[in-house]
Amino acid sequence: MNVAKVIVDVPSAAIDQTFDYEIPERFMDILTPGMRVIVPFGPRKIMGFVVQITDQSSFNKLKPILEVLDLVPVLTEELLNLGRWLANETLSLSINALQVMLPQVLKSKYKKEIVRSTEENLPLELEDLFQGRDVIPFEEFENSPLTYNQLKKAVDAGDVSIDYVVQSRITKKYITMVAPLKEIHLLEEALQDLPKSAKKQRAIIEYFIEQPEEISQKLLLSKLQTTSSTIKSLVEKGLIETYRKEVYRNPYDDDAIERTAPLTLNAEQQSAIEPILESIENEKHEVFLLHGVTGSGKTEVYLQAIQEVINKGQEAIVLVPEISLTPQMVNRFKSRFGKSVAVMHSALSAGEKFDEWRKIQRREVQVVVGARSAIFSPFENLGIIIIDEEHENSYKQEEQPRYHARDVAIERGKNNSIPVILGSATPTLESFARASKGVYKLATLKNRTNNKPMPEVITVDMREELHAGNRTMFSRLLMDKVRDCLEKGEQIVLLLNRRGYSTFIMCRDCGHVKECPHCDIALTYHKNNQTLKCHYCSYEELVPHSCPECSSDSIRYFGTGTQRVEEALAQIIPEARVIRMDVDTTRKKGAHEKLLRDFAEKKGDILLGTQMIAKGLDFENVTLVGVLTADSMLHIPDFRSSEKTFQLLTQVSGRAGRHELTGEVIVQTYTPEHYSIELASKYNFEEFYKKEMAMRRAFQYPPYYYLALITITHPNQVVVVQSAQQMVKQLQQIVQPGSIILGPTPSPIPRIKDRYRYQCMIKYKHEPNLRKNIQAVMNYFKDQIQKNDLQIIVDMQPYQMM
DNA sequence: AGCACGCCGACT
DNA sequence: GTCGGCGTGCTC
Repeated sequence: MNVAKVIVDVPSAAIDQTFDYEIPERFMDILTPGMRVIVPFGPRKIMGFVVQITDQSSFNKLKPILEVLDLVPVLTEELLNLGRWLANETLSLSINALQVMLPQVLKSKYKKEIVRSTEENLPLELEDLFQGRDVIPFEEFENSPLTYNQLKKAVDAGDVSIDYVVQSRITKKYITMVAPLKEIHLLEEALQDLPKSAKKQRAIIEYFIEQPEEISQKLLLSKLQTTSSTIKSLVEKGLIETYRKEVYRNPYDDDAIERTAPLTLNAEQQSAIEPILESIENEKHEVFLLHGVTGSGKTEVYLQAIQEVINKGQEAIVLVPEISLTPQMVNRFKSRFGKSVAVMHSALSAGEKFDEWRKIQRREVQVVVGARSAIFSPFENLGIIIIDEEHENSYKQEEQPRYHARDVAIERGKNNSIPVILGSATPTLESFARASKGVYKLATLKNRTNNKPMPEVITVDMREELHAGNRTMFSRLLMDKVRDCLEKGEQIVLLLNRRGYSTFIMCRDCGHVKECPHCDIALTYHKNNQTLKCHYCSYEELVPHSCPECSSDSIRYFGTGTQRVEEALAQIIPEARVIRMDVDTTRKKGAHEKLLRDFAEKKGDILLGTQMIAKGLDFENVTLVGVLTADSMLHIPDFRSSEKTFQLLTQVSGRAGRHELTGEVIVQTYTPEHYSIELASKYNFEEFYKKEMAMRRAFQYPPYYYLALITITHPNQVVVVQSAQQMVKQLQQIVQPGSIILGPTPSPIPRIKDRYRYQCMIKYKHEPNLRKNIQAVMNYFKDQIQKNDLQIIVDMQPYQMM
């Protein structure tokens, strides 16, 4: 058992396999699968994951593992298997599948250094480079006038060597602790021996005689008004000791949160939770779709199911969309389960994320509330997985490995024989279809816990407004209602449902829009430093004073849309205080929370924003919700556009009248007859589901067909087109007769980072060997990928057609 | 990916 | 000769 099979940290298809290494004697006892190691790989040293330990290898000469980075495996056995499944399922590299399960700080960084290995004098130029140091970064050589040959000579002569260093970035936080080393009576004796002049030393010993427990050095010093030199002399006398103790950064002040007791469930909630509890009890894997209107108390069902799991000594994962991972949401879990909760989301610093992750790894918590990647929490005794707002597209990762957290949850659910709960007021058609077929168990919560009806939705036909001579973006009805609200001192949420939320500049004379020179996309205008930036590459330039095309100096700045609405509002109702939330105003860390807090504290009358204000917000004083352009999303070329519109309208309507006050919703649209708008205004999910399913069937989209999107990129457009055509030809040979292949067509953004992009789509119902076959096709392009810089990206079940 | 090696043309 | 540029093949 001295051979380790290792997945090395080299993200390349050619390296996507295990490599065998010898386990040196000194690591034999401690090395376990799931640990990270440093191994020699060609001339370098790199990090790798041990995935298996065996006693034989088909290679006769193995290199030894150089270092073991972990004492406890960072990946459990279950996660290692899950990684294999994930790589296979999403057609991604094993190394990517494993890395995605860990916090960023556990990723290794690599450095190349030149090490002096002789005391003898080096050639003058080299001495110049070292400047008395023994080790220098390799880049210093590259920036020097020295040639590779000169370096090579020195290496060959054994004067210097090149070292490849793996830097692990673990950032544990420590504090220094002080504790007595001797029994109390010995301390008392020592106190006698201390000279009278050593006042401070005596004070410390006296302190420990009173309280012989460890204390942080910082606290002790401030209590006794002394310095670390006093402690040092006592340490030297062997009376006390100091040591570093690891502490966690705590982004949430747990102690400040008031605990809550379980609420009594109403009849609906009760009948929803019963089968879930049964499934927990019987350790049976089942998927539950909890379809509950906004305010129907889904969270309380989650909380009580989790309580049951904790009582059984098991653990729970709760996924929530990034955007709704607000303090409001987190507090609900913290206040029920206190310190047993870890929180994982992108607003935490890398160090904080690592700390939360380690709490899970060390079984110090039983519950994780987090965004997408929390699905990989290294629990070993999972009892339930909950995905709230199941329909949110933030659960789909848009980079390798392109996984959907829902699929991973169900896979972990199967592996652990535990229930998975998908909750939503507006489930995806995929999930609802499965629930209708009995694949998932459906539980429905039709009533709000406060027994208030959902707010009334009034649709306003903006075409009629236009006919009546109202050219503003606000209907007369909406303005009347807004004024009403303001008079009563109630608050308003205005949603601008618009894509392309970023700002750009355009020439007023010739209409020229400044695009990125490397990508086919408009540059984004950043006001603070007067620059234009590209969102897809790092390109940046100063805002031009005149149009580069026609030299006109009248350049128009297109605001976020919300900005323009804000200006228009200020003209019509100058007395209203508007809080604007969009990409611009929330770019800074914590800005999101601050704006919401301001609104909650009634520092604003109107909360104006994009998509981001539609979710999870709960303000008791909001009685009016206005949707300015309900149909803007309907016209984008995405087969889910109706579904997304329906979801958004339903979600945002739920923001009004959640408490005592009755709410109202005004939806402005140019197509009031569109079924997604009409049915959303009646909260009629079932009917919407039927209509939309008919559309999906007619146009051969999910859930009737599965999709696989293959994107091909290359710096040369001709090469891309040719390869994409070849790709389609290849695919046609591997798919079943009923499957459809579309394309090749240019991608929605036809060029990113100087690479042209073409795509093709496979629509299929039953392709048991699709992954294997696509893999084979990729293999056909192997040479072009390796030698000709061709890139092929596969996205199984894509959400964005980019 | 990222490295070494080897071949080649260009240049002190 | 010496330097650097690029294509090729390999990493247990």
